[in-house]
Amino acid sequence: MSGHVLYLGFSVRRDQRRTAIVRSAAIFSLTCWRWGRRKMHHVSPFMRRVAQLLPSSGRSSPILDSVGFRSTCLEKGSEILGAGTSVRHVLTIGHGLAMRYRLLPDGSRQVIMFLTAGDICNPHIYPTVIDHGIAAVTPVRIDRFDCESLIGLSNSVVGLNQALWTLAEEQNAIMRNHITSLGRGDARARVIMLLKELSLRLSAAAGQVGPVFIPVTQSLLADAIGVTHIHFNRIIGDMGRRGVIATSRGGILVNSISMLEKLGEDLIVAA
Amino acid sequence: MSGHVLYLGFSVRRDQRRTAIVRSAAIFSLTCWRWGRRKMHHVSPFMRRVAQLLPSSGRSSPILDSVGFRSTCLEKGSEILGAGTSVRHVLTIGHGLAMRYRLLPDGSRQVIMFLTAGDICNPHIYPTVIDHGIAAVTPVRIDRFDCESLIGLSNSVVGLNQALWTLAEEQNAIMRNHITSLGRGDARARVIMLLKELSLRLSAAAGQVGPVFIPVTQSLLADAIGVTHIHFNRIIGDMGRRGVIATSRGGILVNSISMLEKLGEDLIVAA
DNA sequence: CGGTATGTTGAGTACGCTCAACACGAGTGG
DNA sequence: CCACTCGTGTTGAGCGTACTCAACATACCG
Repeated sequence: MSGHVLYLGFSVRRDQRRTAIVRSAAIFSLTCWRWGRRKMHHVSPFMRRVAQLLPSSGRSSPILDSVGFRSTCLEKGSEILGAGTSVRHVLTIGHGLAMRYRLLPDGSRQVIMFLTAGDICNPHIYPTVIDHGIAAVTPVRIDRFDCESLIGLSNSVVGLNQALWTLAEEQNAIMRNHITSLGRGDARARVIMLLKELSLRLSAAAGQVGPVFIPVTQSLLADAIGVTHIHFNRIIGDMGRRGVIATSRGGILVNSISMLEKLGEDLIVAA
Repeated sequence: MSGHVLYLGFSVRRDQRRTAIVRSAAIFSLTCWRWGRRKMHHVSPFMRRVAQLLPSSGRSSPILDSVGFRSTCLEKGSEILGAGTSVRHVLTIGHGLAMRYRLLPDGSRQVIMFLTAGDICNPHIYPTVIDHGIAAVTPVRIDRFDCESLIGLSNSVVGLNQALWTLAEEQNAIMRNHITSLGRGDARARVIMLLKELSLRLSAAAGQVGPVFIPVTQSLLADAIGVTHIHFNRIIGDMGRRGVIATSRGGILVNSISMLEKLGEDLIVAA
């Protein structure tokens, strides 16, 4: 499965051995990994979310569904968009979990935000260069649209442009939350906020209730909130003992979001 | 000047006395503070920046300049947009310095980002509600446009929509830098990054070279990078002794941006 | 001239980092 | 099949940065 693999970055763990975290993936040449039983032309989660924001709310717009896109499946760890890459396509998450991140000169990594199904990878639908990388956290399906098609559509379909702005604003809100979490709040508060945000987004995407599994390694989560994976582990170890979450290899299971929220409120009261 | 003043928030200083930081301002009723010698209908910095991003680059577009807007001047500390406010106008910074911020339940404050002349306060040109406050850091002139006018214009003027997206992406890039700065890097690195970013933006706006004065109190700057104003003071005290900056009441003078950058690089090497 | 907003300095404390090891599962190749 | 490696999770001990509390100094404003 992994023939010629390019090592682009290294994780923060200085366990004397450095570990590759991002593999370059020939995104345009990979054949599509099996995807359920659906053939082609399933509806992209991105378009579904856009349609919900249109004035003719609720019902899916046949015009939007007719827009062509190509799905590509990537294994965990592959690079979706590299920093400095100029893009001529609009990449959206079809399935799975990805992240925006930056690699620093000292070798450490900052996860800027996580992207779930329906999120757009580009900053907008126009061709640009981005200043950060995007990589697959889990196996990911990318739904790739054509810039020109979307631009044309945004000029003709009423409300589409506004819908796109609203979607972008959702990501901005997440970033603002992230800044607030990093700036104020100690490590425990950051962990709680991150887990809460992720579990809410994941459960909303899946349309489920009850326990949510977050398929992200502790190292990655720690890199998002700016603590060491060691300290992160200690914190969630404590939370696990209280039954709020359960740890397992490769992810964290959030038993109850409401308990998580209660824990966060208790933190504020204690302070 | 301050008759009935509404206290909306408190600074972080727990000097036993809490200090009001944000005063509500009747933005729509204030008469315009004197603004140089220009009468009315100067060109808004916002429109100037938009025009530079248009395909017909360089020259100012007469169509854009003809768009009507109203300027309002606010004193330092006044609230420009409150959290949860629904906006029917597009507010842009005409002159001065503002900030996006959040107040937390424990009374502390996180400055999300600073806004300089030409920056847009709204997330986009469509009516929305915002999840954070915007307040004037220095005396500020607000150039207020009509949502409808801009929306109409973005449909007719080619490239305008893309220009707006590009502008928004600039702010996003700043936020990503902020996240990276907060997540990685110790207090000193954060101070250097913040000062560098602000001085670069301010000097670019003024079109000057040489020393840049950042008219922001240490408490505010500290609230931006998530350190106490005490620790912030110690750090810039050290930097002042090295001649990189000079402190004065109500602001910081950055003597040389290149020295600042050098200091930042030395930090990385040392680590 | 007080009152308020800022800036500055000192001392003690604690949270989170560093270094160091070990445990364990999954994948790989002999 | 087992040995081996790599990624990941987990735990312990010591240390340093940044916080807290407390004071004082200075500038601005009515």
